[in-house]
Amino acid sequence: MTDNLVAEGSVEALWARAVFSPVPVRNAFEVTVERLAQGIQLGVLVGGDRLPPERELANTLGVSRVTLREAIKALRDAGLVESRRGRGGGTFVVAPKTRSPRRAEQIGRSMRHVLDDALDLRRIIEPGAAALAASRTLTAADRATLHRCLADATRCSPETRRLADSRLHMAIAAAGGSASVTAAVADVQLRMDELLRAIPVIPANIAHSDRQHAAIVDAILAGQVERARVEMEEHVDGTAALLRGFLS
Amino acid sequence: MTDNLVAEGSVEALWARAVFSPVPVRNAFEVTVERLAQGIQLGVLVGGDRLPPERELANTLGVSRVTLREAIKALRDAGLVESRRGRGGGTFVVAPKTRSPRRAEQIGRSMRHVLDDALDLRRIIEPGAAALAASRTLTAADRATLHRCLADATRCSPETRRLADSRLHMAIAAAGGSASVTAAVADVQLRMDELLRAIPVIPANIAHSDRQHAAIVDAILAGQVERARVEMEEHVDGTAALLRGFLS
DNA sequence: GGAGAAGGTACGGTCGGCGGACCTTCCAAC
DNA sequence: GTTGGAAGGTCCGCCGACCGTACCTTCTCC
Repeated sequence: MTDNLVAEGSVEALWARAVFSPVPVRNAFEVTVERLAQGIQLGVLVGGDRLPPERELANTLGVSRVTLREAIKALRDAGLVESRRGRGGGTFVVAPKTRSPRRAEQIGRSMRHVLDDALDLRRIIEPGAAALAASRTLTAADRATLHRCLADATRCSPETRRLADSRLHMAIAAAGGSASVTAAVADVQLRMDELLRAIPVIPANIAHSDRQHAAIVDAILAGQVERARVEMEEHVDGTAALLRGFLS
Repeated sequence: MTDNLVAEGSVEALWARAVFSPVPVRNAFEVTVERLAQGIQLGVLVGGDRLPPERELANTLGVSRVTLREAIKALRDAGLVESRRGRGGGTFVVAPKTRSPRRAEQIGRSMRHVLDDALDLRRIIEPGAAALAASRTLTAADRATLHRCLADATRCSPETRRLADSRLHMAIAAAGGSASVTAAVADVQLRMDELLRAIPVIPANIAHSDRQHAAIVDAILAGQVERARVEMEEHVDGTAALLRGFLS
């Protein structure tokens, strides 16, 4: 019975690691920064949006105003938001003029297994989310939102393309009506956001991606469950191939 | 631009809630308890298993020994583990003789949307995980693990059935080789564990479930990706129908 | 019957986070 | 143009969680 906790096969290895690995203890400051940063990164908060007043937002998020202010300061230092004082002031989301693209080859190479892991999850979550959305009877507002996000993702400048893409994928996920599924899609989007930003923008790829986006939304609006899944699967596979190729 | 953050459509509602909801600030104690409890609940740690010595485990988990001891005390109070002193002592996982089944109708009725939400996610994750596993070339050890878990889930007493079921689903997820996917499956399993325990045990359902389990594992071992997905989908749908019917 | 490996206990220090009061800025209505 | 109010900016004291460390107690195995 000795060492019954030591992993041998890969299945056992994953199990053991799931229990016997450092617990992610994150303080209120970190979580708050992450929340807001993710909202901006995913396009839930867009340039020009004003955050609620500090006192109110602190209450909403369940943290003290001091902590929230520290978080906002961190975002301000990162150039994601800016604050104005006085009446009519507030904290505003900065439009992402030029985010630093970063060196992604290093990231990709050193953390290749992390990438593969994220891609595996994405290939499950996103097609599933698309199929779920297609299975729903959408409200007119939701259909409009999907149309708008699709249009935004198609006709937008190269700089804002990544953001519009995120918004579209998030809109598809949210159209499914499940908070958990939406959160899962947000998770995979965030994990790959950095890498996707680093991919060189090739017109042919963009056009192809646009066509796939249109096909996905079309399938969802038509209520074609399986087609929505397949189209999204192809789209995700295409992106994955691009990433793997670019980072290999 | 006023109230541009207030949700109108359901898509916008989900987006807003994703950012403007209380941040889950969890201290080391809570996370540690959860970790170990989940390990036991999912069957990663089975009755009789001995946890590593406190000093070592504290180091592994990245928390102080005091905190770890508080967590262990909580688990002991909950009857999940027991500790023995002296040389050769340690903390041991208690075999789940009879866990209290609880009143699930109340839970189910008051949190119906939570259930639906979890089921939506599960219907995406678990079939996806099965398909992923089927797409892999499994090692002999992993194939053996799957066989063993399937056998355990089929031939087991009614009390331990829930645990063996969890183990099987986790094994299938882990066979995919992706830590993220495994974690996602663990998540959905945990969310429904309580409810699934509350379902009355009907022999016909068990037999049906066993057949489905066998079919899923068979498809995975045969490398039949689509069949693995479909079989798991049917299995999950069956469980969902059972839950919804029982809790309606 | 002792050595040693384990759990059990106690103490003081550090630091993150909170509540609340207060100051400063600046728009807008009067 | 003055003033009120709504916002961000600052400060301080308190509490509790968490940690490191040392030490005690129990029990098994040699």
